[in-house]
Amino acid sequence: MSARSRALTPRQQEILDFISQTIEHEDRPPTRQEVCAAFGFRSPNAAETHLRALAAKGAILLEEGRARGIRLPRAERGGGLPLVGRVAAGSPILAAEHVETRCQVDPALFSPPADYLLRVRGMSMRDAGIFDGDLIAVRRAGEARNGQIVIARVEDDVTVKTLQRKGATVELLAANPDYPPIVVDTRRTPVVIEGIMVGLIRKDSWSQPR
Amino acid sequence: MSARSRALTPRQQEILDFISQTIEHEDRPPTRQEVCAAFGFRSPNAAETHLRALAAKGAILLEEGRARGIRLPRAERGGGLPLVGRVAAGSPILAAEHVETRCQVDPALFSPPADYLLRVRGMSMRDAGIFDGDLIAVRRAGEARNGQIVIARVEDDVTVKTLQRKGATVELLAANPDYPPIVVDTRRTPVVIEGIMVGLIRKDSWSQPR
DNA sequence: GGGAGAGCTGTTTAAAATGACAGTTCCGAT
DNA sequence: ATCGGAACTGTCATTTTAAACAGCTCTCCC
Repeated sequence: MSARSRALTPRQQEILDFISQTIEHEDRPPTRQEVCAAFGFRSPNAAETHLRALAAKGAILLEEGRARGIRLPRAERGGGLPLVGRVAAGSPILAAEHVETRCQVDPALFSPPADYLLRVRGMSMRDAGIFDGDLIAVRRAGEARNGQIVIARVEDDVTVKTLQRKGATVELLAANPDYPPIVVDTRRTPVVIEGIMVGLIRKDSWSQPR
Repeated sequence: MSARSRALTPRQQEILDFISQTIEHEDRPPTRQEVCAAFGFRSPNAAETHLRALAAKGAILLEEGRARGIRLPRAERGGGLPLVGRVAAGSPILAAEHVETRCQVDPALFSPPADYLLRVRGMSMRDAGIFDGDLIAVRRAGEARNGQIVIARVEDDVTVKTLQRKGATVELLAANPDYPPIVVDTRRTPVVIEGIMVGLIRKDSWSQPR
C-alpha cells in the first residue's frame, strides 16, 4: 500500500496520461525533452522531477541509463478496463474483490482516459441518460467542478450524482424528480469524490433471432 | 509495388520479429545496440544495415535523429469497430467514406456482437437514454422484432427508432413526446432495416448534456 | 572468375537523452 | 511567520544512440 496508493496530483496525472498516450500512439515512451515539448516546459528538469515523483508513487518505473526508459506497471495499462460491480461499504472502489471482469475497451476512447467502469444501480440519473445496469466510465479524481457527474462516497455509500458545492455544503443531485438531492454538511460528514464520469457504456442485451 | 512487396530475407525476418517482440514486451522499440546484443553482433553497423534494408523494403519506418526511432507501419490495425458518422442519402451505411475512425472496442462486449458504431444526431430517443452525439453499437440485421430499437432507412433517410410493425404498416416510434411517430405503408414506401441496436457508448467530454 | 548483394567487423563522430546541481515561485499547512 | 512540497527555470557533464565511413567474407549467379 505504501507507494502505490498515494494519489497523484492533477499535474502528475496529466504527465502520466501523456506517457500512456505516447506509448499508445507511437509505440514507445517519450523522452524528457518530448515531455517538455508537450507541456511547454523550458527545462528538462521539470520533466525529470515529475517522472521521479511518478516513479516514487509507483505510477511508472524508470530504468536508469536507457533512452526512453519509462515503463508502465502492468496494472496501469492494457487488458481493457476493470469493471467494478457492487462496492462493499468501507473498502476502496478498485479493491480486487469488486472487479467483476475486465472489458476490452480502450481507456483513451474517453477524454480524459477512463480508469475503470462502474455498474450503475437504480434510475436516479435517468434524465441524464444513465439507466439501471449501465456501465459508466470513471476517471479517478479527488475533486470536481460543479455540474459534473461524480462518483462520490458519503459515509461508506457510493453513489453517482451531479455535484453542486455551496460553501461547506455539498449537494449531490439526482437527475430524476423522484429522487431528492443528498445534502451534506462537509464539516460534519465527509464526502469523498472518487472520480468523475467521463463516459457511458450500455449493453442492450436483446434476444436473438429464432 | 516497388519497395513494399519485396520479400524479406530469413535474417531480416528474424530482425523484424525481434523488433515486434521488443515493442510487445517492453513497450518500446530496441536500439541498434540492443539488436546487436540479441543477435550477438559485435558491430552496431550490423544492426544499422539490417534496419536500412528493412526500411527500404517498407517493413519498418526509421525516424532520423531519434533514440529508438523504429516504427512499425500500422497496416495491421484492424481491431476495433468502425465509427460511422453522417450517412449520405442513398449510399450504404458502411461505405468507406462514412467511416470516421475506428474505436478500440471489443465487438463481443455486446451481445450479439456489434458490427459498427453509429453516431446519433438529435434527441428523438431521449427517453430511451440515447442523446445527441451518442454512439450506438449496431448489429447488422435485415429484420427485427417489435419493440427493438432499430436503424432503419426510409427513402434514403437513416434513423434510429423503436420498431412497431402492424401488418403492412411500419411505425418508427421516437422515445420523446416532441417527436411524432413515422408511419410508413410498406406497400408504397420501402423501409429497410439496417440493423439492431445492441449497445451504446457515450463520451462525456467533461461536461454534461441537456 | 568477376560482380553483386547479404551479412557482417571495427572505428569514429555528432546528436540525443539522461541525470545531476543550483535556483525561483507559489501555495497550503503548522 | 515560516516551513515544506509542488512545479517549475537554467545550466551542464556524462552516457546512450544514431549514423557515417572503410573494409572483410561468404554465396549465388552469369
